[in-house]
Amino acid sequence: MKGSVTSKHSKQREAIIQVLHGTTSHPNADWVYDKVREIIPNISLGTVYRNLSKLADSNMALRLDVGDGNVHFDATVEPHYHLYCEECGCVMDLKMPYLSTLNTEAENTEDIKISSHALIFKGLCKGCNSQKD
Amino acid sequence: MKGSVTSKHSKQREAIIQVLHGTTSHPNADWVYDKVREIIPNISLGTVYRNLSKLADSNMALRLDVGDGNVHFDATVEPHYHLYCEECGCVMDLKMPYLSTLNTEAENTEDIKISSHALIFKGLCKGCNSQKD
DNA sequence: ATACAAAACAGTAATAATTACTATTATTAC
DNA sequence: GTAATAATAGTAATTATTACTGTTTTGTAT
Repeated sequence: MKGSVTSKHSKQREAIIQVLHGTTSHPNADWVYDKVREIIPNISLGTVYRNLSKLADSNMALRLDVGDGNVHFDATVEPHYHLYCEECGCVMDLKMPYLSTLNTEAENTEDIKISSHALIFKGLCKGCNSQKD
Repeated sequence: MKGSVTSKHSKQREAIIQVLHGTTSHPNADWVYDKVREIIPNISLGTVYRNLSKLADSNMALRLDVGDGNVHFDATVEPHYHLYCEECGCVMDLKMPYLSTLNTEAENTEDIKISSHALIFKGLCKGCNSQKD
């Protein structure tokens, strides 16, 4: 009984979790759909969307909006930052430490309450950057 | 002759710019469409999309992705941060200073090149926060 | 084991945001 | 004024996502 919402086990959800944990590519629903069909060929795209959404809502995955018009998912739920490569479109996690001070810094400037923040860097990933040398 | 791409003046674009500068609400294309129709009733939605996109590409407006599935536009092009209110869904500019140091900080952790960053806070806006007291 | 209720599913239809297309109109350079 | 072309209105098409429906699975209690 984890979480307050009742939920039942399904092999489809297991497969989706497995696919999500098996990549660092921050995929969108369609990519997960393609991969998970290698495990369960007749899985429905709706099932993928529903489960990814459910995982994100229960903090077992992160929804990620990098500004390319797609919703990406990340199995790493610990707060961290991302780089969106403007050359190849990939998304990578950054090793940079998480700055929890930013929240209080923002709160000090106005009468607002901050619960979290998302920081996305844009530039060139390792591969694309080394090609520029 | 501003910019390298040839462009011709149009009253539709003028009206769109006027609407965008007349608000701090970070509207999406549909909201701009509604407002600009008060000036040019038969303007086409496609024209609004095309011009907003053109303005963003020529740095006369910012495309903003706050994670609610809509693309918002901001006439303020100077780098600054945003709050997305999880209660009412509004987007507001923050007075918090821009931290250009973050870019070099990120670059120091890996072999990457950063050109910019987007920082979006989530929480409660002024109005929604004061109601909680 | 069996039966029941709730959750999840596959498959499909519907929606919403955005882009593409086409024939016409407006703007700029000459 | 005329020619070249950018921009437009209106519509069709596309894409990502959500909603719906009848069926299957799962967890629980008998």
